[in-house]
Amino acid sequence: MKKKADISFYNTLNRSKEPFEPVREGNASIYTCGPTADRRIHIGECRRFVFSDLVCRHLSYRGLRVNHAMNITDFDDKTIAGAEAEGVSLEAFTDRYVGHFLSDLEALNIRPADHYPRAAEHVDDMVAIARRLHDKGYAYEKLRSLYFSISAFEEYGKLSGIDLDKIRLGATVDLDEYEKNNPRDFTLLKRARLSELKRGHYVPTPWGNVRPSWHIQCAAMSMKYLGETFDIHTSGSELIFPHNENESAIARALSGKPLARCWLHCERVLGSEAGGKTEEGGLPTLEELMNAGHSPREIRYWLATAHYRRPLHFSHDRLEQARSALKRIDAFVWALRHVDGETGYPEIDQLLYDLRQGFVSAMDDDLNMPRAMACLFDMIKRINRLMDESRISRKDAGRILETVEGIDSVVGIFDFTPKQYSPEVEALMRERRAARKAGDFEKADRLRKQLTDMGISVHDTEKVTAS
RNA sequence: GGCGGCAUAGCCAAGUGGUAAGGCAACGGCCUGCAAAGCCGAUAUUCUCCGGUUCGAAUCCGGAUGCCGCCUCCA
Repeated sequence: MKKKADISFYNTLNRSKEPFEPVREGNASIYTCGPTADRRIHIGECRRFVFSDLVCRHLSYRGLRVNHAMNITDFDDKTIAGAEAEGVSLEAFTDRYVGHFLSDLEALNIRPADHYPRAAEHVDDMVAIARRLHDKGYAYEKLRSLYFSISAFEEYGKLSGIDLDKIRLGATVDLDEYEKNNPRDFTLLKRARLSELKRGHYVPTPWGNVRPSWHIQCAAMSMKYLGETFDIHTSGSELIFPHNENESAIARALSGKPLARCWLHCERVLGSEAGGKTEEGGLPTLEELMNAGHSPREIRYWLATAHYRRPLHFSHDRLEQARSALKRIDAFVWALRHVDGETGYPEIDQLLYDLRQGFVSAMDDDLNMPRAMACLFDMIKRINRLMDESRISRKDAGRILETVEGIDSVVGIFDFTPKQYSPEVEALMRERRAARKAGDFEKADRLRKQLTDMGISVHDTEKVTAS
């Protein structure tokens, strides 16, 4: 049987691949930095969530019980600004985007997490953490905001590899607006603005009427749902510094223990147009891509089959390549479904074993999806050849489908639902079959054209006409 | 200025010391009424460039060039 420590991940914390060893054997606790509920998610965020989905699905395929929590930031500058701009309540505003978010995840075939904690519902937990940090001397108040004191915390910078003495101060912060003791300190609780006070967007604390910062939100919710130390924290490379570093510092200062054993960071999606830098905000949203005619399935395929630690350049062309690859996969499944031979292939066991082993070992090796997919396509080619030679029995085909379904419980890109056609399409196909049989190819071609125009591609085989 | 990453066929992309996976596109053939799909075949003597280590390097070391990300407003 399989050994335990076969799975390894590239841990950002140590910058190396390490064997995955869960805190509790047979279980995996995973936290993912979720979205802000103020707009539709863009392709870069989709990538992060498809990635955390692959982590969860693979661990679960490998027999672990996965507990996955993903936060939703619904109480921050952006959501408050969005609600005010529309003149609706914060809750109504964020509810709408949370709803969009969940349906976007579903479209991308992402399995639901076990918990989706919302920041607005966990403010008390955050304030409690702030209080404990204050008591321990890691936090100080300044003009009714509470800051984390980096000088009190020696390990700061380990995750991101940043040397605080060397970074450029004030590059993106207007130093005049802040009153920190040290400009490198970060905010835990931020004093509420007048407009926020008026609308009740604040929480009273001993230090003043405040709002929790993003960093303390993630720290509080991850620990609440997964404990002081959990197995895996997934995030995006652009969030390593300062967010994940700060989150980690809060937890470490608080409990003396690491927040997560393993930190996984997915690379970004970059705009490729014009070769220049593209603002992340400039990336298309999932909604826009779907409106442009890209199926969420091909978007998932494109995102999932790339290696997560390599940046991805967005382009419509690449999504179309994904679409073609999916067609090959669909044709394969279709062909398997229509195998009706009785003669079995004697080495089918070996073939299926090789496929599963190849796939699993590629995925165990830091989720090497390109390699895993190569195994899959290699197998598709071999089976296609055998089917061409009528060396696969119906029973074999069923077993192949079973194995592939197992693999797809990780990848999530196959379409196993049998095609259903409208009566109109069925009638046209019947009519065309009859025309071909009668040798009326002119009519058959006309009907084929008609079907093609309806988006149905027609393939003739010996016995069946289908698409 | 600091830290980090990447450069493999027309495109996408694995491969971290043993003689270049896989996908898309294009080409020749089989099959087909014609197609499509599928199959077969041919496609990088070579991995940005220059040195070095080694019996052996896309893989290790040094250097050059190019591209990219992050560097505490918020998330």
